[in-house]
Amino acid sequence: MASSVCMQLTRSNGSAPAPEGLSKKERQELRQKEAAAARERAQNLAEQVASKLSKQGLFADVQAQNGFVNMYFDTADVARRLLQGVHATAAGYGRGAPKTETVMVEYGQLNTHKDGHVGHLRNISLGDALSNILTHDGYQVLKATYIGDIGAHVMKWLWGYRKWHSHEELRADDGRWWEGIYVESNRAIGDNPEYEREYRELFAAWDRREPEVVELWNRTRDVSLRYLHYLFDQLDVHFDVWFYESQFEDPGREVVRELLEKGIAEVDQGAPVVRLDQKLGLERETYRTLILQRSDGTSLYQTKELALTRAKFEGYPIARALNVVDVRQTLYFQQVFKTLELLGYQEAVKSTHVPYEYVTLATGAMSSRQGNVVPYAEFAAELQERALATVRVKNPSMPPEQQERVARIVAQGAMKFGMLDRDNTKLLVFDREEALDFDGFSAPYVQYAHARACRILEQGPEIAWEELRAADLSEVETNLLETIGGFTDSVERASRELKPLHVVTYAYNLARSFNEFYRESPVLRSEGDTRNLRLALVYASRTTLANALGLLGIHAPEVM
RNA sequence: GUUCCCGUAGCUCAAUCGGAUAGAGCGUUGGCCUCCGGAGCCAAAGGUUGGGGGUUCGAGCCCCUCCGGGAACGCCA
Repeated sequence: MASSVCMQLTRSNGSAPAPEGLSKKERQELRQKEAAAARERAQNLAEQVASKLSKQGLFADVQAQNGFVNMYFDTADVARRLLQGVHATAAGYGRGAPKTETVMVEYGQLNTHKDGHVGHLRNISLGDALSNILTHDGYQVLKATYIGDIGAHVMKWLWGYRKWHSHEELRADDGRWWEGIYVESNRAIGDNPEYEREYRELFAAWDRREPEVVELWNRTRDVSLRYLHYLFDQLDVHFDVWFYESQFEDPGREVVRELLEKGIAEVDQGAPVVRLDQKLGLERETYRTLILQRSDGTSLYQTKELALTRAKFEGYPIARALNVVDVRQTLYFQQVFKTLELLGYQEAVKSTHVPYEYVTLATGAMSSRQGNVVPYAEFAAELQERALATVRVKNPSMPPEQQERVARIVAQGAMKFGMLDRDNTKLLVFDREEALDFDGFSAPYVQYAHARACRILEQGPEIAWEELRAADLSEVETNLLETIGGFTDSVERASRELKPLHVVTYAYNLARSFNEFYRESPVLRSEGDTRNLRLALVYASRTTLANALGLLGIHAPEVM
């Protein structure tokens, strides 16, 4: 910080306006001269600051380098306090100051009557990690999901089921069965006007709440929901709040009525719409027009979203609501929030869309309508198989049940890590081989460092926490210590920027620092203060690795 | 047509408020198990940060422009 002050101070000194009439080359030379002079003045100032600071004795060392002032703390003192701090807080290490606000994070918006696929996986991994990170940073967090249990896809499914599959038993453990019927129906309806008409009729019957249709919907929905619960359980993702689209059809219509009454919405070609740009008096097209309902009166996704956005704030004491939804819905969310604002619901401003780029295949975008998705279950099974094979090679003497357990932890970790290891703004082209790679920048790498640390602590003596002495730390040890100390900042940044990636790279860097230390600094074969200190470093590493992985929704195995 | 996102090593990606010599993984080449578990460690090679202007003491990051890729934009979710 002090360094940038030095650089800025140099500005107010020498820079007289450049004389007129110089050639480009002359101007460039002049600039270079001035820049060099500025660097010199900065270094000069840095030296003066360094010399003053070093006399105060607050720091172990102060140096002026390249116009920056570098201040060094007393390593032994910092090390002792940091390590004792990690020990004292343990699972709470890295926590931010408690905050009063409650944040609701909505993610994992799966549909009933369909399967989950790897595209959903990125959403779920992101939302869950984000929730954990916000919690660790000190917020109260409500994890919420919003299940698509109604709408066109459900009606198409019901139509196809009734037509061709009604004799089959409903399957709570097989997402592909549900997906299959949907894809089949969707295709059939698209190809055949007669089917299309039947499907429309079914949709209308649903809207009239005809008992037979409601019963069929209820029955199939229940079983499909059991499957979704199973899916989330597999991922160790658990929600505090479950919203369902079907709950918001009527409240949605209510909002539409209100919008029409207040003259915010108008009817165009039979459908109620909000001409947002016009209402807001915007010259350039920005929010465009939001259609509120189909012209046949059936509700659209946005009909329900309007009501849901309100319901969150009316039903829960939250200060903010985050919607983790892929980037293609950006305009849509802006429209919904603006519409509510026009209605006078100020809460709309506290709703935030957290966009991320979606998962695509090398061959193009995934779409369940076209049936070219990588089903979650298939991918998970493949990972599990690969992980199990590896565990058997690495740990042949381990009991089979434990091998299975470890493989599950490794496979799930690799899966989530792979979904979180790039910025939200980056498209993820799904690559099987890459996803199945357990080396390098991956969850197993971090998990392995954790398992190594556990092994040492298991075999070593108790740590004498009151007698930590950290004299003569090596470069690798100092580096490890600094990395451990940076955890809180990394959590805070991830929370502030809503980017779990920061915790991912942190976890990896910590594992790397630990592995370097592991190679260079024998723990169990050292003695006295050195061993005690190294044990404390191992303890702090293990704790922090486990905490960081935990925030990502990834288990930290003690053996693997 | 309007708007948004991406472009960094052969490939996949990092880089804190604009800050010091742009870092990792994979792949390639060469090393390290009598030693806490080799899913590991060390080293080498690999860069005009898509091109060109500009702002700044300082730009991968900000502004303008061009090129390339992707997306959204009235009855899908």
